[in-house]
Amino acid sequence: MNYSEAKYEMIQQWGVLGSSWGINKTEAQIHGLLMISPEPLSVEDIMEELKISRGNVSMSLRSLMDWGIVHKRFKLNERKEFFESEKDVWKLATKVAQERQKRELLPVIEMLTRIQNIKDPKATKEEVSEINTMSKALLKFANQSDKVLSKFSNADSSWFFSTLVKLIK
Amino acid sequence: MNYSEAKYEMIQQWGVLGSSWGINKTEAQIHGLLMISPEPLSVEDIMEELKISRGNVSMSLRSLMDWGIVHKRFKLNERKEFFESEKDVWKLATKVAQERQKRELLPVIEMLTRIQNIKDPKATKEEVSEINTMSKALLKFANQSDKVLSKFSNADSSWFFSTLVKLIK
DNA sequence: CTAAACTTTCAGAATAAAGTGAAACAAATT
DNA sequence: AATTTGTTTCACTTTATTCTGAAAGTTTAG
Repeated sequence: MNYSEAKYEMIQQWGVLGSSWGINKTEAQIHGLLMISPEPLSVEDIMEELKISRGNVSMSLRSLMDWGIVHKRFKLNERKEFFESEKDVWKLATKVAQERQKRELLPVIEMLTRIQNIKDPKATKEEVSEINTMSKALLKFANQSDKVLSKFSNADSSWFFSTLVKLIK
Repeated sequence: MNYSEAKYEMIQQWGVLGSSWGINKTEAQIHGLLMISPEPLSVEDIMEELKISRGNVSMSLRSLMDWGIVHKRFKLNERKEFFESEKDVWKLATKVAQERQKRELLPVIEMLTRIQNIKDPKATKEEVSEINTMSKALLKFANQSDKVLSKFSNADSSWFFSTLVKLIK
């Protein structure tokens, strides 16, 4: 396998992975491209490499910057803006985890908290009992997950990996 | 907040969560509905409750059964089929983790393995070096994640929570 | 200040995903 | 074996998401 085949594979698969993670395909591909690029790339570079429009590249870069995994960079004596990906895999993972925690876990915890301990004479005993039992169990699980994620996000990789080694033995 | 408001909230929020996890909204809502239902429900029950078509309910139930989190159930002296959700939150979480590991992590590991150690005289030294460094780092991380997930999937909840307590202290 | 070079935005077009409903299929009952 | 009851499929419609490209906005240099 030569370099351009490998590059193509990487970008494509990253796109597929992104899709199943709710990140759109093009965004994920741009991220994949930046990740393996030795130099920061300009909007033009990305347009050309992935054959997508200026508007799309611009929007996607903005979104990747919102995720905190792509950064603007200026080169000396160049007006143009360049973009580079976070390359530390640990930092990438924690950034993504942090964002997902914020966007997905917190709203669920908020909802589950709101519906704790329903009492309603109009509903059957079974219905009330079931929703209370489930929402309590789910909330407990969500809170545990939240704590683990917070710990994960703030930890450094060496701590985490040494813990993992113990955990998975 | 009364019972039907809570039920509505739960189903809606579960739908939103599903979407951002790549599970379609309706599927997630059906799962949410089954999760808080004290009795297994029939296709008709679900159609009526969520105002969706027979075809859609049927397809969605099939997919949820593929995930392993919804099961068919027969009631005595009833020809009709009923469906119920797995209600053990721990089992739910491990099933989902298992499926995602299989659908998402394994293909990425496969790809990263294939592109290890690219050599190509036509590409620049920097390009080759960068893709090799990144793919190696990503593969290491993916393999670690795979191990953790396997451990997680096969563990029982009591082991996991006692480990967590230590981990997050 | 004006022009040139570059960047961003956004309305509408294109594409993809989800949902419908009627027809085909299957099973059980008489 | 015919009818009734229930289930599944799939071509088509609807809805949602993504992408384009031209216009507006910025910045820098002369």
